[in-house]
Amino acid sequence: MPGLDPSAMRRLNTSVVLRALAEHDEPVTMATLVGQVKLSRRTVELILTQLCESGWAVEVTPVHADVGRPPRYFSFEADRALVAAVRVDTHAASAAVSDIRGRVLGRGLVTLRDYSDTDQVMIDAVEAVDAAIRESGQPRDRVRAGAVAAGGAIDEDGVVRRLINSPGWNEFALARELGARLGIPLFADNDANLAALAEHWRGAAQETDTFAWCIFGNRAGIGIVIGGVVHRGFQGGAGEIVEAGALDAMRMESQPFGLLTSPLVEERRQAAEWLVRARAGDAEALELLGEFADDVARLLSSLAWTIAPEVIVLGGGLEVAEDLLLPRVVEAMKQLGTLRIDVRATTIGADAPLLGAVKLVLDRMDVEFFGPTIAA
Amino acid sequence: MPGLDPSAMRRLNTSVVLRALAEHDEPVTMATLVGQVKLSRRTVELILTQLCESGWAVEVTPVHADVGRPPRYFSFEADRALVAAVRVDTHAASAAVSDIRGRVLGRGLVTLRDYSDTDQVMIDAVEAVDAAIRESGQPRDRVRAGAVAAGGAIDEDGVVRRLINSPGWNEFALARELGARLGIPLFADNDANLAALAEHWRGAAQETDTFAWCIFGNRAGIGIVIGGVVHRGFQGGAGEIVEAGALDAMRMESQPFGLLTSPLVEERRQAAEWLVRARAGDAEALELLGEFADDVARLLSSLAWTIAPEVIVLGGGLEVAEDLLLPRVVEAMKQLGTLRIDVRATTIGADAPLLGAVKLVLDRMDVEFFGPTIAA
DNA sequence: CCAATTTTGCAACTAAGTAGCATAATTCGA
DNA sequence: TCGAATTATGCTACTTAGTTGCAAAATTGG
Repeated sequence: MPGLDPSAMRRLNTSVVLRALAEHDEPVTMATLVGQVKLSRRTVELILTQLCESGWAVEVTPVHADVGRPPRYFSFEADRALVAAVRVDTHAASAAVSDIRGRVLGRGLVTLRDYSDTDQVMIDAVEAVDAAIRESGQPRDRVRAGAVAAGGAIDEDGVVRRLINSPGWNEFALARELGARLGIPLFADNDANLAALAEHWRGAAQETDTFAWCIFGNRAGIGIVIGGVVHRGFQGGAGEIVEAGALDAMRMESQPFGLLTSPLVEERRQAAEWLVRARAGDAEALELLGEFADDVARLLSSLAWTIAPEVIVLGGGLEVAEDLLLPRVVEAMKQLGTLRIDVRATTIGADAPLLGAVKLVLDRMDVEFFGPTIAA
Repeated sequence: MPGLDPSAMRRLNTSVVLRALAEHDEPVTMATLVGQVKLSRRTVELILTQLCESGWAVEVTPVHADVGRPPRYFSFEADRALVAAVRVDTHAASAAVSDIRGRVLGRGLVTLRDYSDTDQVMIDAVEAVDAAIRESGQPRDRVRAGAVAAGGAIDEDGVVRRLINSPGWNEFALARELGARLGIPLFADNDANLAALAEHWRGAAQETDTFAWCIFGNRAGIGIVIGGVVHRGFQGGAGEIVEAGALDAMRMESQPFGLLTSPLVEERRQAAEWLVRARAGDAEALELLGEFADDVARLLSSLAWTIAPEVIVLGGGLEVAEDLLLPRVVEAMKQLGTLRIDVRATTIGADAPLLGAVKLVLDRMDVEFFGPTIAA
């Protein structure tokens, strides 16, 4: 609620110019920015000079072949601040280092020695981040913040509140522990939530800001984005279908298509074989597929009447069965009288949770990096 | 994304001062405002002068009994702009006129001649608003905007997308129709959603901004507030339990406690009798109550794993059974292994949807009335 | 090499917030 | 009743930062 004095106005205008500059991948002239921010050229000039001094902008001198005095070109120094993203699943820790614009500069992958030992996992996760930083070729101290995607219900403090079959993870302060080891502020969220965020950012749900991302089968989870923001829910419980008893209905033992989402290559290969049989018209495979689609549709029905997402994105491995699964799920939802929600397959694939972690930390650090903005 | 020039800064500061002024019910001195907004006294003085000239503030001269020169007192002219709220249920149209601070100045109630005839309902609704304006004693042209709470799934354009058993209402452009008749911009939303908003504003859910409000029984619906904002969902479908098939499980025919939520006095009286029997320890009544609580718990379970609200508020008539119902619902949810969500009864009661409509229009008109603010 | 063109750099101006002091309007005690 | 103490006011001088506009600079093209 504080009012603005002239220096606060300058901070706001600096933020506006910096954000305008960051929108361009290529160097831009001052005139372009003036058109965008609706400030006078003089003001933009002064602010750009400051931004160059503080290192957020650099003046570049590209070849120019037009009549008239050549303009000065400026470009956004996107790698002046970097963020780290980590994903931990039951078998590996993967990491990415991204610049402030969201361009991934390096990656790392470490196979977990023991998922149940959180201490060991933290060591492996740090190693994955180190590898990513090495690959990026950037100095380590540029990494200013991070985010981690992991399984289970994760609350706003980054504590794993519930994760079935993994007692060692319960009440584990993931964000704090990993943040301390990396020496940066760290945010944490559920991997399905972050997959959804990634899909909104660069995937199959860019045009809507209220939708759900789902994985069903061997693993199961729902990520929810409402108003462009991940909806975590009380104690991170939103979309935590594993607690619903609803999964029991999915008859996992007899359901080979549930293995589409397995983290194990061998299991996915088995599921893929059933896909081949189904595509060839094999009666048993089609029967099982139909059952699977019915189960998925039933779960999506609950989503439809509670959250009513505009779009539902299927991911986590289900996308390889897109051609067979989508029409059957849509038909089954129709039979159930469910709201006609657009159901799609991911366009990002297995990378979604990690990419979503990048987006999460970029969102959380937005004001830190770019400064304040005007609402409405 | 536009930058700020000095006059934009002044607009922002005017907004800041106006909002600070509006927070006080009693007249305040300049010094108080200066402390709040962190602008110099001179600036506050100039802005207050402008606000007095434009009529948003008035200088008052209260009795003063302190040493020193008496300060000037200013008060916020809350009734310079008014809003209208309407609620339409199957039997009546109720209306309220509120000042910009949310104080209800007048009410109106018109018994519907024919709920199924939307044209007639519009006439009745306008009459209810007229009555409320008359009671308020305010000039009609001060009413600057309005909101209407109605049954069914209502989309962001204020169109009723689906309302079971009422074919005449389907695809009815409620907001546009009623807005045109009242001659003001009008917003519309589902009555359960608006009840939730009211509960967040002045009821049982003030301390949390992510929760659900529920009515189950004869009528049924769930209102969802996420991040302090009503979550409408695709085509207004969020919380539209009537479409879920889940209600079939509630065995309405044999369930007297479902009548707690009836709009008919006589039916509510019947249900109240069963409550008396249950409180007296009658076995049949307790059995039926247990069934009812189990059904409610099952529905709330779906909410728990999808949305995971921090709080669930029961309303719409269920509050009269609070003492009997709440412990049974909580226990049944525990049995289902559901997330431990705080379940409460409404503190607003039957007024909630109408009051929520007031809040909706105040929220939507916030920038219009008070001007822009700084984000983060 | 000069005209045409386009951008730049700077000086003069304006809007709006801040600082601080002399003054006005009270209460209280003698 | 009057003057001292107290507190808020009204105003002037000053600072910050955005705007306007013009002369100069740096190009291309004939």
